Amino acid sequence: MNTPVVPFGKPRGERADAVRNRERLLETARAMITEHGPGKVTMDGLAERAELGKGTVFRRFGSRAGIFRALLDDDERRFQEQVLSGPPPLGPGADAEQRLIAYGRARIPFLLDHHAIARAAMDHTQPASEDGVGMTQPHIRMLLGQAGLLVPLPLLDSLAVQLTAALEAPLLLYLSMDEAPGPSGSAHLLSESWQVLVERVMRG
Amino acid sequence: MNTPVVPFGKPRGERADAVRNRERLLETARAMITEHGPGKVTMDGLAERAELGKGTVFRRFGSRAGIFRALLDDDERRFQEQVLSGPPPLGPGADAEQRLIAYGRARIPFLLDHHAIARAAMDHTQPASEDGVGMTQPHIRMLLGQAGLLVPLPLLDSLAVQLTAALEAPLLLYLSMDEAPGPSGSAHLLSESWQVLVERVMRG
DNA sequence: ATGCTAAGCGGGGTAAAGTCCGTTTATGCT
DNA sequence: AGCATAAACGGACTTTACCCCGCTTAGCAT
Repeated sequence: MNTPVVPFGKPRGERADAVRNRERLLETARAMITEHGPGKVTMDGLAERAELGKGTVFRRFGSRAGIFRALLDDDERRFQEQVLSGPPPLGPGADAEQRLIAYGRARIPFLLDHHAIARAAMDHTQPASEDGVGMTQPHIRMLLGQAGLLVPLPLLDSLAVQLTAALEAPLLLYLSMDEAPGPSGSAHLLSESWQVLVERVMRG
Repeated sequence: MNTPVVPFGKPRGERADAVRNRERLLETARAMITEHGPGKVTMDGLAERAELGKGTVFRRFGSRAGIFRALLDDDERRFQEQVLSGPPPLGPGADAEQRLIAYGRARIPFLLDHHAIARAAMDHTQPASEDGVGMTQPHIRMLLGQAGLLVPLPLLDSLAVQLTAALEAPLLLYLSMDEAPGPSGSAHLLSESWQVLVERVMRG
């Protein structure tokens, strides 16, 4: 008759030392990234600087890419909150077209800010499902569904895939990324053409 | 007064043994890929099986990704010929919209066939300009230009980038890729939604 | 033919990702 | 407190991409 409170409260919570070490590793990784860039973050170096074993690093994050994914997750979650419950047109309340445009306009600077880490978080040894498919595709799919496009249903899925690619892939793999921000930068152009893309897809 | 023929004929052509070894390496790589998949092709294994030194492999191809790029180049060139001088609507002769649609419908099965090698050919240690940006983006850009869209000129560039991403990225990074071909496969769906995408972008 | 030279060759060496398994320790129970 | 146990830890080990540099050889000129 024990464990009276919390009937199913995680029977085996994460151990305290594990939590401490994970945070320490993330903090150390962030420091190494701001000092020398993501390319210089090695598993050995990270473990040594955090004064932990290499085995621990892999236990926590699974792979090198996993570290960067974990680093992104924080900011990604904040971004997602804006989308799910922030003010319109990014959050709910605007119509689907406006939300799609707003999503791209917010997402592009986000990826621009994080593109070094986001690139490092890609793991092309895995098929592709595991890594950061993320929230963009489901969100776009949902908005396409709400818009009532005059296309067969299964096409909505592949349209969502392709629009996701149009939005994210340029910053992940096609662009060199070495320019100052500004209205002439490619970020601004991509935002503009994203809007054109969305407007034309929605008004078929 | 010698070298009478060929005034500027490549003063230093590729050496015969180098040519022989390159072809031998490509052949061996192809064999290893069909036997065990691209993931199992290691530089040591390739060198040993081709009975050459590891240094030779790197001299010829620069990196692991370089091998797969070289392997793709053959087929890529054949594909490009169809686009540049084949029959319409893929080749010249049809209007821009028809050519864009035809390009995607031809490109998707091509990438599907080669996706294992294409993925292996991506090198995400380099910024992104070096590797396979390829011919798709310029071709799409050209067709967009011909179509006379009612958008500011610089937007044509970023639209081309985004349409390229919409066409190629799904097969390079978002799709898991383990299904039988057929009208229900994602290849067919992607072709259909590519057509929708193009039609709506062109008819603004 | 023969010698010169630049290109090609080869394999040992380094660095970094990822694995394994014996050791240590936090946590819950008595 | 003392114990049992599952989880966490750590670092040696393996694998693989990529570098380096002395040796060999093709291609050319005499």
